[in-house]
Amino acid sequence: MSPPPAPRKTVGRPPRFSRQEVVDTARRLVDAEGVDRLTMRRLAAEIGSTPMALYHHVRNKEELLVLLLDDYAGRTLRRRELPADPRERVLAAAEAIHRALADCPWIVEVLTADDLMATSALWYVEQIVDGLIACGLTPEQAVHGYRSLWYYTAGEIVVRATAARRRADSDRATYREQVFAGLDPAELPRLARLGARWADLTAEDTYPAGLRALLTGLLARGAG
Amino acid sequence: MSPPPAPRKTVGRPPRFSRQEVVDTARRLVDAEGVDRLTMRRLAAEIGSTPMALYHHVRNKEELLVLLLDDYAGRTLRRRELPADPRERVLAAAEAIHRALADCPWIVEVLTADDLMATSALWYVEQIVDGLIACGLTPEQAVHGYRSLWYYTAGEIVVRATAARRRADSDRATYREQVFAGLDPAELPRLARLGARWADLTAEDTYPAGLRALLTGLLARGAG
DNA sequence: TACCGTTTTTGTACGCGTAAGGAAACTAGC
DNA sequence: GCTAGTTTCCTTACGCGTACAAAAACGGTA
Repeated sequence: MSPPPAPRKTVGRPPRFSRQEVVDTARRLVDAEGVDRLTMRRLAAEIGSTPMALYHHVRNKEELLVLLLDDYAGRTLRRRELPADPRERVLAAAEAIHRALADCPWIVEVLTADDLMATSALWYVEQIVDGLIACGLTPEQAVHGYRSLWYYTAGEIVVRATAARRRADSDRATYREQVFAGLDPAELPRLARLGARWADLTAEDTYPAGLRALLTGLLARGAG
Repeated sequence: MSPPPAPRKTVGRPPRFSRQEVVDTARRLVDAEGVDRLTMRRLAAEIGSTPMALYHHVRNKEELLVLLLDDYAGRTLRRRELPADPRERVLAAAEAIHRALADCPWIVEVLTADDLMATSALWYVEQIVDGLIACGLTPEQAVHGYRSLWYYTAGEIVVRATAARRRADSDRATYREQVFAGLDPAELPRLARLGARWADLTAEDTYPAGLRALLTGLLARGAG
């Protein structure tokens, strides 16, 4: 189509498509048909190639998903105004990350990365670490604090998403109700008394509250 | 081999093996050869049957893994002496759960359950909820608090395990170091200054510290 | 031109989880 | 004994991720 823009500068067979093309096509596919339909064969067909050709641009499917997540985060996590108060800034940054990731339904398969943040959402990480330091933590404590916030956030998303998925294709909720209904009040009095309310209580969104609690504890610990 | 011990009381073709046998055999297989080698075909061969026969005892492979995890938790999470002081009791119970699960290397594939605890480790959940109430929280706050502790714990395990797995079969750490080495100090001063120390800092085990911080915050919030 | 080293693509093949439907093994009623 | 009903098991087949090896497409040299 386009004329060779410059004399080739690399040796070897020229690639028919780029890694970015792979990611972009994968994103289109996921957006259009859902993450289940993203298979290496389907993606190759969409690109007009063969499955194994993809593997020269991407180590394996997991890496593709990580790239996809990075791409998504890079587009979604645009820098916003954050509060000036350091504590509020930490909260806002963590909640921004959480919101962006929770809105990404196919996230769970990838969201077990400890270094996801290292590629595109680093600015938010910076805000969190800086905010913690501004609150009186040492840099070491701040990094550890960030890790704790990340554990909490990732755990919330993964647990909640998986629960939703399981609920979708089985009667697991019913099963849990049965378990809670059959509890022995003598042995597990608190849980037995809570009984049916457990399902409702655990269905509530307590991410912000827990986040604040964790942060409070982190700061108290740093000060103490 | 053995004579029919009693006239059959159920209608239909008698099963050649039980669900418990499936779980037990799967456990043996996992213990002996690792979770990667646990495939439906291999398991069926071990039992002396066919893959599809398993599906009448187990909905799918994920359910098998959940059963396996329950089985494991039921054997590992024996009730121990816990401290009398409620705050210490909560910490000890959470740490017991964390320790048991973190020692179970194949956990990650399943550890995205929000209702794992509902089958075998309920006693610990009871201890946590009860301890939180004893610390002054309402039952509702206690349940929410337990959820937060669970998010944090599950997140820590999943993130850490996946990081270890990725580190095992790739040079992802190197990649992360490159990212951190190339940071612009003007834009991300905190992270740039931390630089190489990031890897060391995030490698430390901060689970107990974060757990205490979270608990502190939960109790402060409940009291305030 | 012919060849070489390099990089990318392709073809083939394996084991995987599991959907679908038929076969097999039992009990209950006749 | 015979059938009908019920439960469990097996056969076949599909699409999946991807290992492995051969082929193809280039730039560089002779």
